[in-house]
Amino acid sequence: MGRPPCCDKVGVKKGPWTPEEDIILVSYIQEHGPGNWRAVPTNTGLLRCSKSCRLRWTNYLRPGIRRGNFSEQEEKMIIHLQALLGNRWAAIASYLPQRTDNDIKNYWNTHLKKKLRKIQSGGGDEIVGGQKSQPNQETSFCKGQWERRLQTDIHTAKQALCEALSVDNNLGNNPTRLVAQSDSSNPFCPNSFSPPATLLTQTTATSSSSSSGVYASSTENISKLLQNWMKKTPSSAAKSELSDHNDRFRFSITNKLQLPKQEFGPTRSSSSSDGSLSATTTGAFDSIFRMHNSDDENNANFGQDHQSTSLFHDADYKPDMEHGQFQLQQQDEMPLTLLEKWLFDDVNAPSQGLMDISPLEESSEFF
DNA sequence: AACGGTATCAACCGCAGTGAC
DNA sequence: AGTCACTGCGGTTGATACCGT
Repeated sequence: MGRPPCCDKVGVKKGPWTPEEDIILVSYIQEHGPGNWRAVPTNTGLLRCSKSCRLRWTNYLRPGIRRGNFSEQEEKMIIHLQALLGNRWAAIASYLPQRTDNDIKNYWNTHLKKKLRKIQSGGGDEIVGGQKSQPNQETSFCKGQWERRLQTDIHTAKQALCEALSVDNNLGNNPTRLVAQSDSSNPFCPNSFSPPATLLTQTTATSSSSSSGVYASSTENISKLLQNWMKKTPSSAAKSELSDHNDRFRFSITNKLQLPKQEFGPTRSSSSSDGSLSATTTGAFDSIFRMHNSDDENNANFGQDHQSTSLFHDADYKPDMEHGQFQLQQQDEMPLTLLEKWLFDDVNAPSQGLMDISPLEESSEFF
């Protein structure tokens, strides 16, 4: 007896989400918080299955998601973690809180695999799927190094776990913690999990330290798609092919949040994936989502750096407790002799919202 | 400009894990 | 202990944007 489908296949819409659907979903979650996905399609009138709603939220709409190009630092981190953890994208993503597992997975499959292939073809080591198929003579050298690093990572994971478990007690005590830490009045800012922020390194000097409210990145997302939407149907924002339910939600948004159409600003090419926003656009959505900080200068850098934005107040965000269970079977075949240097040649370079997985001695402060 | 191949990424699918009953 | 509902995860697909000819 197979498991029944999560939703009726009949009457369930599939394919790309429309901006309107996104708004409905975001609006609903803003009111009720994420979770109870089963009820979302029913309560919103969305013709989507609960799973699709959850996925859309998790991978695209939720706050704190950084989109656009991966930095070199992030690349190295992913490669390192992939070699360490395998294709456990969720675990890898937990080290890069601004990225979704889906994003990382896609990036790995489309970019990094090739990059590694290139590197290995230049260096001669055979790497299959990011893992070397045959150990070479440098393996023994790497082995000790990897054992040590593995220790470090396990230690880091333990620390992350401790941080996660003791977050309520520690909030606000650490200067590296993010600014907006808890806002019980905001559904996106529950007093739930906060990532091991002590493990977060400072973001780059280019950070504009946007300290906007808890909905910054989601605002960015929504604004992005709204721009496209407005571009497509500039005079039909009020039209809807959805149900009365949807109308209610849209009405709720456009009135309660004072949606200023004319302030959407210049449209951006959909091919632009750097996540940047015009100050005008972002400012408009500041008002939409009642963000606390409407500083246009800061907002102009949305999607670039989020050192001071609240990235981790999504109630859905959870630590990956599996970090304490690193799989060790790859250790003997760790491929990365060639990659080692590349991965760590700028270990001191500033990271961007990345978990610090620096060597043990640099993490000794954790004990 | 048109066409075909390739790259990209959002979304889907199906399975596994977990907790409630 | 078994069943069910729900969520999380990783692999895969499909639409489409991009690029070279």
